[in-house]
Amino acid sequence: MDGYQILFPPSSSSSVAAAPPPPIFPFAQYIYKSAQESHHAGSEMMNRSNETCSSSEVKDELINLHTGVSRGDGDKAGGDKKKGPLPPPPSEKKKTRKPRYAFQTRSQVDILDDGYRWRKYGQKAVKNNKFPRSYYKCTFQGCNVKKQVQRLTKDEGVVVTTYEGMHTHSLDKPTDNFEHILSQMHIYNPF
DNA sequence: CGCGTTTGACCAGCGC
DNA sequence: GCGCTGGTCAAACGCG
Repeated sequence: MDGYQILFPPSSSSSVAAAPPPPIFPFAQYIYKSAQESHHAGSEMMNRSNETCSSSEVKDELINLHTGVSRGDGDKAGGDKKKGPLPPPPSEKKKTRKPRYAFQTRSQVDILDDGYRWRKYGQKAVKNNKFPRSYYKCTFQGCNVKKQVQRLTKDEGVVVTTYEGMHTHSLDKPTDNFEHILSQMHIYNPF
């Protein structure tokens, strides 16, 4: 469960605002900014999620996100081969997983243009979801950021995006449309 | 020709 | 111990 973090609007605005996350993806700063400046919008979105997605559904998604991080070394950076005879596990590796941030947006397209270049490396059908989950990696050399994109079964207009890791480079493209995306963004609240 | 997507197989963790 | 499930790899393929 550790190593996974969920961005959530500060329902108790005082405490959360003190610890902004690293800008692993361009929205992070905007999320916190908007959440702090108008956290009523956050609760509004939460209410909407309750209505449109029947909160239990969202909870389910969150649970999946939590338990889904099961691979000890999902971080192996392409070191081992899938057919290799189980390489000796580096003693250092335990549960040091990168922080992950999940949020959902309302969008007709799965891939929201966040200014980075992504290469799709997998797609899986996940349980309790008729839409497949897509896996992307940042194509920038040395940047090991991944993201997962999944559409909700209940509301196919909602796309859940999960970022993992931090970008080691600046944006690839201008990001003028952030505000527009943000207007449709709903940050996950696990509680 | 280079880059990105698709797709099937493989691997490892977890629950029963 | 076994089966299920999620996550990743890599070859094949498509497109600009």
